[in-house]
Amino acid sequence: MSQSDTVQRILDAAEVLFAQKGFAETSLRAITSRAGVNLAAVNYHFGSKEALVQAVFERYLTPFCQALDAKLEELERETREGGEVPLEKLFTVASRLALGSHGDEPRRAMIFFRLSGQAYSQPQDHLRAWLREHYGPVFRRFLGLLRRAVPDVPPMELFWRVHFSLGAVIFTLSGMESLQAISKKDFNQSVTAAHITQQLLPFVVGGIQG
Amino acid sequence: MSQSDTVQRILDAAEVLFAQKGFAETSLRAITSRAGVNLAAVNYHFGSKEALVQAVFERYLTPFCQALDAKLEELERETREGGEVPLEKLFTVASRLALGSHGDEPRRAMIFFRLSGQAYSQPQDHLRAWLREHYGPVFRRFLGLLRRAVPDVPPMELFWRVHFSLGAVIFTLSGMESLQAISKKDFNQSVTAAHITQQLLPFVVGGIQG
DNA sequence: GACTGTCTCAAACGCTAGTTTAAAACGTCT
DNA sequence: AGACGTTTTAAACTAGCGTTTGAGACAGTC
Repeated sequence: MSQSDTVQRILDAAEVLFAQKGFAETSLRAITSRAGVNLAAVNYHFGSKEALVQAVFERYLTPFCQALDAKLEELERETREGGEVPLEKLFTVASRLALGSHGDEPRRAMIFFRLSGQAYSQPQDHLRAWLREHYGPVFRRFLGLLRRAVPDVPPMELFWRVHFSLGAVIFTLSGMESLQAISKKDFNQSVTAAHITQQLLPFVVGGIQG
Repeated sequence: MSQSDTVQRILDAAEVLFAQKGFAETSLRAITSRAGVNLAAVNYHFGSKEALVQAVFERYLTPFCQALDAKLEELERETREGGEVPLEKLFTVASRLALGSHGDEPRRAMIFFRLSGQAYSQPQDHLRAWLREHYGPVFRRFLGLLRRAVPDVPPMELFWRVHFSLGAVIFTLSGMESLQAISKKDFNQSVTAAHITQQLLPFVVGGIQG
């Protein structure tokens, strides 16, 4: 078993368990047991549990942010040559990247959104600061394009509406398992992440425009 | 010190600390210390920490649900005599009750929304089931009135959009302290709960209508 | 084949958690 | 005043946590 193997197995296990039970409620023993590695491996490879939490986010966030940033830059270039980026397109791009920029099934995206929700609702200050540091620039770039897409919405209101949208997305995808159960019972229809984002798009667009 | 006094002090302290740090991260020792009561008091009066969590929700939820249910029934009666309840009115009523049905400052409402967010993003299954049991009927009543307010939106899509709205509300009010900091820095303007709900209304209405 | 650095492992450490206990204090009623 | 049910108290208990340790296993190098 090579080093990277152990590291990856820990990250895989931690990702799932953190999303399932939260950070505080997930013990290192549960993680290492699921990963099939020794308990001490986490502290050896990551230094601490806190650092492991950060590493889980980093592994997911870095490729997503890079992909989104590149795509947004491309859109900016197109816009500079005249024309505008419609609201729908902006959100379609972002959601497609969030769901598909990792090669594997969109299940990982769901896990990550659940993680994001926990990161926001829990008081992991170090994590929140770290996230803002990484989210920050690409988020601002997104906001800039958005502003041009809906020039009639005042910046202040737009700022809030973007956060409302973020809340709708994270909250919904966070509680998807339970919502799936309700939806199946009430409407006899199962739900996929792709299906939800499809439903989300008109809601977010309508909400942003006010 | 009478019994109810100790119970109330524990509930007060738990409410604040749970909202601040989450359920798992808040120890009984922190709660009882803040409440100025003995450590064993929680297990004596509530039985367990889990039961305490439930009691905190119950104390807030029961008056709110009763008030909302009564108000919705009143609106239903009016509707039956002809006329319709506009979308804005429904959400205005709900938000006003959530913020003000407890006599004291809306700070408690914020605390409760933070609690709700944690309840949803954390895997307190017992809590989630209990919440659905209490939220359920009044939620369905609300949904019924909503359906008549926007008859052109298919029930399935309406169901999802209501959850999106719920997400926007809970997520935003959950992370208000941090959002306040950003908003203050970027727009040099402080934020109150009332101010946020005022911003929320057009977003939710626009989103529901799609 | 010993040496060296990287990694694994079982065991233990110190600590904090929720809960339990048994005695003390309190209030109330006869 | 004394007896009784209720509540408070300090202390202990068990369990689980994150972390550390030191010995061992496994490479690659000379």
